[in-house]
Amino acid sequence: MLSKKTKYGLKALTYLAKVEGNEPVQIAEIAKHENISQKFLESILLTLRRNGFLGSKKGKGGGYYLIKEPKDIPMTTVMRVLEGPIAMVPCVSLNFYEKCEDCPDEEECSVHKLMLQVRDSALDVYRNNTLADLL
Amino acid sequence: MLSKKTKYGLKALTYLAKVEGNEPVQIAEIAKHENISQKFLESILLTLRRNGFLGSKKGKGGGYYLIKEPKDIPMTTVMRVLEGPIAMVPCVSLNFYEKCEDCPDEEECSVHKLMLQVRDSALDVYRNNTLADLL
DNA sequence: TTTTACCCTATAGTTTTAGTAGATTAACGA
DNA sequence: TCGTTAATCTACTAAAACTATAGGGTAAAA
Repeated sequence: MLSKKTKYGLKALTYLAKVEGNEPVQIAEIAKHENISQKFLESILLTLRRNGFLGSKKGKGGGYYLIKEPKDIPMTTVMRVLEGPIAMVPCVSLNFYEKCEDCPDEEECSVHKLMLQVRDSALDVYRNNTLADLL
Repeated sequence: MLSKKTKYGLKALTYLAKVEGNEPVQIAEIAKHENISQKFLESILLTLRRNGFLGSKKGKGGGYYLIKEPKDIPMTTVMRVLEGPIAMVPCVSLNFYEKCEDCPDEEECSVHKLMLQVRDSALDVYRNNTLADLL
């Protein structure tokens, strides 16, 4: 299941990408428009900022805005920041690889074999979509 | 993340598929061989039986055995039983469709758009793999 | 009477999804 | 320049859901 964090994060990014002139947009406006708990969205936008997707401005007229062009924001990076590893099992993860303790031989593991294919197919989708493609 | 339930279930099915003559195999044997908590595996095998993948036999010489040929067990059905919907969001699920309450227009939703592609790519993998392909 | 699957319940642990309370910063008007 | 307001930032807490596992007893087959 996709977490609400990721879902909300994607919706917020999409919302910001549609803003004219890339003006700062307040959390409250996004939360209201997208039916998201404001405080929850607040923490999501914060992690998006910390990971280089958004800029922010405090005080009156402040808010969040995209720091890059939507076409330069691939879904791979967004998903990794919001949802975590794209692989469903650590032993097939490119960026977060971990060996399974219970599994003696990775090459012989049926789960490994299947999940490699799933990872590659998902990666293919995420690589072929930028934020601009979702508008 | 793939749940351990699914992971263990897949490993158990693979184990059973390799058994000569499709003789009943005891839970304890599978659990030991695959490093799985026996009690947990017990419940997993039970759901696999209830969903028509396995047969069982009680008493001495009893155990679980495959009810169909491995080549006739597509990963789509296994994954749906063990892991649940293949779609990451209910609004793009074929078998478990649900409308999002927060989302006014499905056609306009960026998450929907992306997750449709992810679902299709995953479905593609699962449809092209039977239990026999994992051996 | 032993061996095995079956069934129900409980529970510790983790993750998710928030909510609460306040600090910090920036703009603006008196 | 000072105070008010508007906004983000930070940390802590908490409820709820889910995951993984354990315990103990029942039923059936050999």
